Amino acid sequence: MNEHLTISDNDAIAEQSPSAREQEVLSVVLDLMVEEGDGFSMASVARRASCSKETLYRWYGDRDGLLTATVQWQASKVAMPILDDTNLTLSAFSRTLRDFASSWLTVLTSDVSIALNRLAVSHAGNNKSSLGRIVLENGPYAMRTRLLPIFLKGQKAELIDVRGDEAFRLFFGLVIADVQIRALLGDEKKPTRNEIQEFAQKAVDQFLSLCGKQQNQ
Amino acid sequence: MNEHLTISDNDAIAEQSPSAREQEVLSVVLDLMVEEGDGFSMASVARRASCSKETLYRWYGDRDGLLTATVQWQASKVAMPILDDTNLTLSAFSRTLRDFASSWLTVLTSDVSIALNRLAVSHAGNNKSSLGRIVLENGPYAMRTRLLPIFLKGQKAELIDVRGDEAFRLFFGLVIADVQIRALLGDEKKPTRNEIQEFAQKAVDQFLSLCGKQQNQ
DNA sequence: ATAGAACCGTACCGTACGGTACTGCAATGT
DNA sequence: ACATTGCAGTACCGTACGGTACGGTTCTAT
Repeated sequence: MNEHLTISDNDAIAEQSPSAREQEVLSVVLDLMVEEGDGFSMASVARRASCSKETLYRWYGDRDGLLTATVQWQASKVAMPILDDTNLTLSAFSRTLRDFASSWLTVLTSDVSIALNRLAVSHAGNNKSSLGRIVLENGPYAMRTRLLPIFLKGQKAELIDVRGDEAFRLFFGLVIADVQIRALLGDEKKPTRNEIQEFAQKAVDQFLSLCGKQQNQ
Repeated sequence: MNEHLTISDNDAIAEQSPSAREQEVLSVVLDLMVEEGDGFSMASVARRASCSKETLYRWYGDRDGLLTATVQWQASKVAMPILDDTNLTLSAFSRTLRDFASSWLTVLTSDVSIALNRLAVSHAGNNKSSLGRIVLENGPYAMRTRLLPIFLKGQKAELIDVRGDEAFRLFFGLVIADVQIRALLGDEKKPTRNEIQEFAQKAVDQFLSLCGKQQNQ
């Protein structure tokens, strides 16, 4: 956890970005998560990261702390793709949504995301270990937070007409559908790059068709 | 595993329905799954089911066998709701879909289903233990198998126009959306009975609006 | 009535892993 | 040069759990 008890800035805001060495460790954890799921041991982390278990425990307190730090680090890496809001044309709006959907699907079907979500799901059962909450906040909730302003702009430009909540739920369903749960359950048949493109395009078309202002409703 | 090595009908087809005593055991496992997730021990099962660990191992081989038997038993309990296909009106078709969606959402948000899916998701990571596959087959795949003939009838009656695959994906997305993954990640805010009704109705309306023959497309 | 199987309860074993303690080394600051 | 500090590496400890063994009891079949 935060900068190794340097005399200067302890407590403070916490949540500092991890040092290079720490990132090595967290990266190892991420790899092991992908390879072995939740089953990896602290010893295996120490071995592969060439550090001592004692160091792991000094930095992260316990296993759960290490997992939490890893999850938060990974979450912090997903950049917030800001949308330029000057262009209000339907085609630009549609393109933005399509790119977002495509990127979303790509992330969700990546090995790291699958491993992370599996971990969070299994830890959400056992109380303790706020991993589920963290992934929830950095997954669905974060996507919601990113999408709502986009929808709002679309609404302002009279391109769509729908309440924010419903817009998110609808968009989520159309884009993700059964892709994520199937991936989590180990379905080998993951969508290809092309299929993701098609899914994204189709989902956006359907989204606009359902709550767009152009024709129906 | 199957009838305790009675001299008569061993091997045969396997997969016999469990005896009353076995169902007691499996029911205990289900309860423990809901309470403690994957963390429960074989000893706790034996204790609560008032049986010996030795019996558990004789019947199910190992822990994974017990989990598998439990999952399969639970899956076998979900009845296949057959649709009467004489009525081909749009309203009857819509009502059938709505009831299906509503029932689906209710099941997915139940404690047992959440616990079961959590278990399957976490075991899908660790190789071994075909639990993920089993839940996949009895979850999404089974739903698909049940829905496809319904869609086909709707298509025959010229109520909808869409390929079966796409119809399922679309229907799944519109109905489930982010409900399941949020539940799996431990989101406390589960939809109420009323919200489920609304979700189901709205999803069916959207589904028919998107691929129905009445107006657009 | 009696043999045999199933089974409960419990004690037991091996192992794996989370967490701690200790030793030595290497870097840093004075 | 020397003390201090952080860390790698390893040995160690306690515990929890999967799996097995065994004694005693109940049920079943002949």
